[in-house]
Amino acid sequence: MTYKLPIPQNFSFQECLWFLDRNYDDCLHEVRPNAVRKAIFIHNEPTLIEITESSNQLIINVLVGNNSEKEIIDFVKDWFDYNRDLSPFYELLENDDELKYMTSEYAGLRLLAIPDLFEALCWSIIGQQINLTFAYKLKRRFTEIYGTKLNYENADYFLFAKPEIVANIKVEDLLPLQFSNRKAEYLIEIAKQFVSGNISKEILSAHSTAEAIRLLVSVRGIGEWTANYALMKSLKRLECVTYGDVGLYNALHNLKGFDKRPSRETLNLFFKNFKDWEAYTVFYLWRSLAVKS
DNA sequence: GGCCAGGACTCAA
DNA sequence: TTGAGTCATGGC
Repeated sequence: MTYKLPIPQNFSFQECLWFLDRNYDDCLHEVRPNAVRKAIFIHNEPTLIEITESSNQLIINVLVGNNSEKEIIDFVKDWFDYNRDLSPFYELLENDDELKYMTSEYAGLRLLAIPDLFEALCWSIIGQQINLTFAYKLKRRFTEIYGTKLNYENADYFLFAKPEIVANIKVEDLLPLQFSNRKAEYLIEIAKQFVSGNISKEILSAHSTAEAIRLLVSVRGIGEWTANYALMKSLKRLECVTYGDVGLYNALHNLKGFDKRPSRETLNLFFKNFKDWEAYTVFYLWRSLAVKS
């Protein structure tokens, strides 16, 4: 089955593809020349889709699994932030001497989402205070054991583990995968919060961003950075700023000459110029850290 | 070998 | 409420 979407204004499939790759080994999607494959649950059925670009259209091929058109289209739109009109953001960028280059250099880059909130939270915890190369390794080891596997043409594709599975893991089980005690504890605790129904995407969606952050931070292992990251990547709360983010600080240091650890005041003053587009600004600043090879 | 990595927790003052 | 110490391990 094949579905098609017209490519909108300020949308670059290639830029998105490049960000999805960034020379990291992400086990939850596979970037190929002019294409990306990803396994997702559609009506709870593992489904493999492949997205390519052709004559100003996104082509979505369902390789294995459930063909439900609406769910698949909705997922792709959510993943690529397809429905967003970026022109207001680009106007803000144009007003910033050091960042205006981004409107052409990164033109059409979309905030690539992590639609699954549980995955977004786990991923941010896995990535806490370690380098990204190692973080992707941890995610792969974890997913290959506790996630769902889908086989297509002799290749394996993985879906992230479900909370019901993770809630029953023991800390000792994760130590051989080189998780620290704390990371293991945090992941299992968050899974339990999902299983018990204390946290879900639906619940957070019903809260303001400030309230959602408060709720998330009350869980052990979720700090301000993680809460903002998850809300930005999963719920598309564009006013979120990943305070404390080393990557963000490095980018601002490089481009704006800010301190390596800028004060909150400095940050807020900067982000005031990007009101309602803070998360996009963070995302583009992350983009600036990666060197195109 | 030393410092850093897309942090969070703990505990003292 | 703020600051220093701790956690843990790979990458460069």
